Amino acid sequence: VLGTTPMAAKRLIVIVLFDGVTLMDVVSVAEAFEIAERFSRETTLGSYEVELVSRDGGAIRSWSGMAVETKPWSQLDGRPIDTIIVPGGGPPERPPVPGDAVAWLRANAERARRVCGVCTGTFLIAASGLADGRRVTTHWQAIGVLAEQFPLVMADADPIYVKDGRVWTSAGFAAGIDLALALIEEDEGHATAVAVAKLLVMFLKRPGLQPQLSALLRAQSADDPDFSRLHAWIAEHLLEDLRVERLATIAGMATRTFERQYTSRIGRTPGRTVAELRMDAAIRLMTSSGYSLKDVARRAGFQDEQNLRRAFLRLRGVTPEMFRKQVDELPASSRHSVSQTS
DNA sequence: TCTCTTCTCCGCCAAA
DNA sequence: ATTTTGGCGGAGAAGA
Repeated sequence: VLGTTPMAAKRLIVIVLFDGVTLMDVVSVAEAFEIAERFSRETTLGSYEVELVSRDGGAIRSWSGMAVETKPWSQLDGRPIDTIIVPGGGPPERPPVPGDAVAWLRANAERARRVCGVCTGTFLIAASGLADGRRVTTHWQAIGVLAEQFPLVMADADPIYVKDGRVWTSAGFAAGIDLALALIEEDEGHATAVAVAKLLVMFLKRPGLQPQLSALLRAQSADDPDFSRLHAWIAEHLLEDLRVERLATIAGMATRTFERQYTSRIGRTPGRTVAELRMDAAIRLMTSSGYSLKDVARRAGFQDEQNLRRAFLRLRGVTPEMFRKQVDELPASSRHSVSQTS
C-alpha cells in the first residue's frame, strides 16, 4: 500500500461454509454486505469484499440441498481478515458442528477483528472456545442444547443479536440480516445501515401481507398453547389496559409467576411483547391505510402520537414519519393501497 | 423539553 | 433435597 490512500481498504468478510449449512444464514448476511458495498461505491465510504470459503473449496451442499460455490480457506492465507461469519446448519434443534471448521476457526479467529455466529453457527463458535464466558444467542429451538453442551458460554434467548466483545451472535435464520446491519452500522454509521435496511426491507416486503403476529412471536409461542392463546388475546385487545398485572390475570397466574414463566418460556418480557404487537398493528395500519399518525396511534393502542413515536424509536430506530416515507417509496405493486402525502 | 409519577422487571426469600 | 411459587422492594425505564 502506498503512503496515503484516499480510499479506505476493503474490509474482507469471510463466511465459512460446511455441508448442511443453512443457506438463508449465508444469503441474509452476504446480501446485506453486498448492498452496503454497492451503496459505498456511490459514496466515499469504505466497502466490503465477501468471500465464501470452505475446507476444500468447490460446491458445498446446503441443508436444503442447494449447492453454493466456495473457495478453499487456504486461499485466505496472508490476507487480512476483517470479519469471520459462521452460519448455522440444519436441523436447528440438533445442529451440525463440523470439527475441521471449528479447528480452522480456533486457528484463525485471532486474525479477525470480529467473529460472528448466525443462528446455530453459534455452536461452532462455542465449540472453538471463543465464546467462553461471553453472552451469546442462537436459534430459539437450540438455545437449551447450546447451554447444555457448552456450560461455559452464557446462552441468552431474548435478543435478536448480541455483541459481547469481538464475538457477535444472532438468533435464527433471517436474524442474520439484523446482525449484518448492526455490523454495518458499527463500520459505516447509522445512516448507511438505514439505507441498506431500506433496500433490504423493500426486497423482503415484496412477498406480501404482514402476518397478524410477527413471525418471531408466532415461532416463539408455537409450542406453548397457553401463551400462544394469550398472544392471540392480546392482539385482539390492543386498545385495552395491557399492564402485566392484567395479563397475569388473563393467563390465570400470580403476577410474579407470570412474569417469570413468560420470560423463560417465550424468551422476552411481557411488556416487550405488548409493545411489539402494538407495533405490528401500527405498521399494518400505516402500510394499508391512509390514517394520520394520530389515528394510527389510537387504533394500535398507543393512545397518542408521542407514544407511537417513542415505540418506533425504541423498537425500530426510526420515527414513524421516516418509516412511512420508506413504505411510500416502495414500488406501488408491493403495496396494498396508497397513502400518499408530502 | 423537562419534571414528576407510574410501571416493569428482576433479585431476594420464605413458603409450598 | 430440589424445584416452583408469589409477595416485597427498588432501580431504572416508560409514560403523563
